[in-house]
Amino acid sequence: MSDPVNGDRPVPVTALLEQAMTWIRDDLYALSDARFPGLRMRHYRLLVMLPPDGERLSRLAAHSGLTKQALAQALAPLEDGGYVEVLPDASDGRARLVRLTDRGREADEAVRGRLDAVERDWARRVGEERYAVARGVLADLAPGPAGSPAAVTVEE
Amino acid sequence: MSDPVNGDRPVPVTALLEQAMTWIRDDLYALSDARFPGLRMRHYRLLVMLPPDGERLSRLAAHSGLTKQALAQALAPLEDGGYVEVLPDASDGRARLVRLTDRGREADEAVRGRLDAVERDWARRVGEERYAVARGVLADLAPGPAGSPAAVTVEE
DNA sequence: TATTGTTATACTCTATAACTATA
DNA sequence: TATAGTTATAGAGTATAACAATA
Repeated sequence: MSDPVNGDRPVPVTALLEQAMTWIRDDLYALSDARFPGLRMRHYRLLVMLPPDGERLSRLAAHSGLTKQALAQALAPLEDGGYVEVLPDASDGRARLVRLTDRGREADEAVRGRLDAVERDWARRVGEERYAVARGVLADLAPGPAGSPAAVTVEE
Repeated sequence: MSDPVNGDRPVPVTALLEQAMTWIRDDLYALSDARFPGLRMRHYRLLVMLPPDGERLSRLAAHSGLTKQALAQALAPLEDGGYVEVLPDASDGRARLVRLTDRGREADEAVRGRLDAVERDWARRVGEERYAVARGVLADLAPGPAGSPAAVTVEE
């Protein structure tokens, strides 16, 4: 099927990925409007990556791919909104621990619930098996936590 | 295999999609460094969506999801770099037509070539058949011209 | 009056640089 | 001296509002 823009060439994979992200973003922003005003994608990203016992700013920065400064800015609204608390680290006077509050956990669960709903809807539309393959492919492309994209020798 | 962040819960699909986009972006930015200095994702996005005969600013804005203002700003470096030319529309004195130049077509082809190389690499890593299914799923999620995305509602 | 495009301005997100406090 | 975090500032990307010219 050709469209006037791409002709007989394939639709760029970037367009497909970005379209999928756009739908998810719109969905999550409806969640923000309904229950968590002011939370944007970057906040949800952080909420779902905070471990139960909290984590240091530096480690969270490395883990998230943000600079410490960008992380601190993204974290401020989360702290103001009561989603996380930032505590001194007893083992190092310089360090601070970021930890989810109950409300933060609530938002975390809500986000995961919405993502799950979106994925179930997608699976219904394209077929459960096919969607499972697609998700598996994306997961296989992503190596470990700090993995590099070109890590071809990834063990499955 | 569980990680400390997600436990036994699935890795958020947003993380998978964003990771894939990040790899592609890094790849295309290497192309910018090598051959098309200054071009960013938004410019490539526009280059690959310009039809051969050119398009009006308004239509391109609607098509790209950008406001006319944002589009005009994104277009300026493309015009300065000689990738597109903006011409008056003979059929409407108000309108302007945006059209790819030869250099713009060159960049368009280069981008599509890189995307193709990335996809071939991915297919090799996860298996040709599996990758074909994954791409097909993403394409199927994108509905036709009048289609609407996964319309889901948020419970209050 | 509606539409095409422009000018002016502001907000979100992230980065680099320079700094303070603690190790 | 190196590390954890902060303050200040800048840039990319996109939006809204107000405007101009043409239909």
